[in-house]
Amino acid sequence: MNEDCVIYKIAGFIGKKWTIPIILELYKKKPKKRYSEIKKNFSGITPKILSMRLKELEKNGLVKKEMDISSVPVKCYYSLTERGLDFIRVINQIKKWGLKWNYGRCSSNAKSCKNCDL
Amino acid sequence: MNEDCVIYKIAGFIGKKWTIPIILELYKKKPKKRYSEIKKNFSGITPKILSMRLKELEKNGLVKKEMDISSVPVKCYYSLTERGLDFIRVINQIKKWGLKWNYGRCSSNAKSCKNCDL
DNA sequence: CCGGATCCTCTGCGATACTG
DNA sequence: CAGTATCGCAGAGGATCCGG
Repeated sequence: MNEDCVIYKIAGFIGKKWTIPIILELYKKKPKKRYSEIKKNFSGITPKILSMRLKELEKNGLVKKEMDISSVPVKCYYSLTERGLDFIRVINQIKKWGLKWNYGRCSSNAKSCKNCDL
Repeated sequence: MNEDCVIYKIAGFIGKKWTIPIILELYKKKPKKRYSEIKKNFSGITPKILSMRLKELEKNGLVKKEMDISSVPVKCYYSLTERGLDFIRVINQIKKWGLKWNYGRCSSNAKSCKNCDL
């Protein structure tokens, strides 16, 4: 198996817990969100995991971090890059496949499903 | 986070090691492959993991298992279902995104990359 | 307020040996 | 041949405390 393979690498980070919810959270409504805003929109995520995922996504070029040092405390804003926005299309493809084959289900109540609410 | 969510569930099994290579292995050339055929085409996979993955894929309806009891020893054939074949399209979408944004690279030598050799 | 650092648990994966 | 059983490790993820 080739570790450098595109597909393998992408599949690797997609599968990590919270990655997709975070991407979609940054896609919805406000384009820029602060760390605490993201955090409060997820029940159960720990600061460490959120930090890790944001860092991974930043490293992979899907998320951009901007800091506002003018104020105290420093405010950190996270948003999707162009690359990250384009990834939404991929997520939609996955979703379409899932719905087509009745794999799992989309929550009937959109508000309760942060993933499917595209 | 909604555990039943389509996207989350799919992302969950995509990300598991060997899942995608196995799907693609069953896609290439011979449509039906025996357990040992799959195994020998991957260096490094253990029988336990291969069993687990095949069972997961079967449970998710992407892979179909057929047994030939007429002969001894029993021969087990694995192949993609219609649903599984349709999933190849999703994998291709992921690949396209990756190549478009130069995320990782496709192995220059196709023989060494079981993933990208679509 | 935004995280970093630590500690701990749990499971995914691998190696090896064994069985119907 | 087609798996299962057992063991062990490393890394992911969670809980909690700490610092700029």
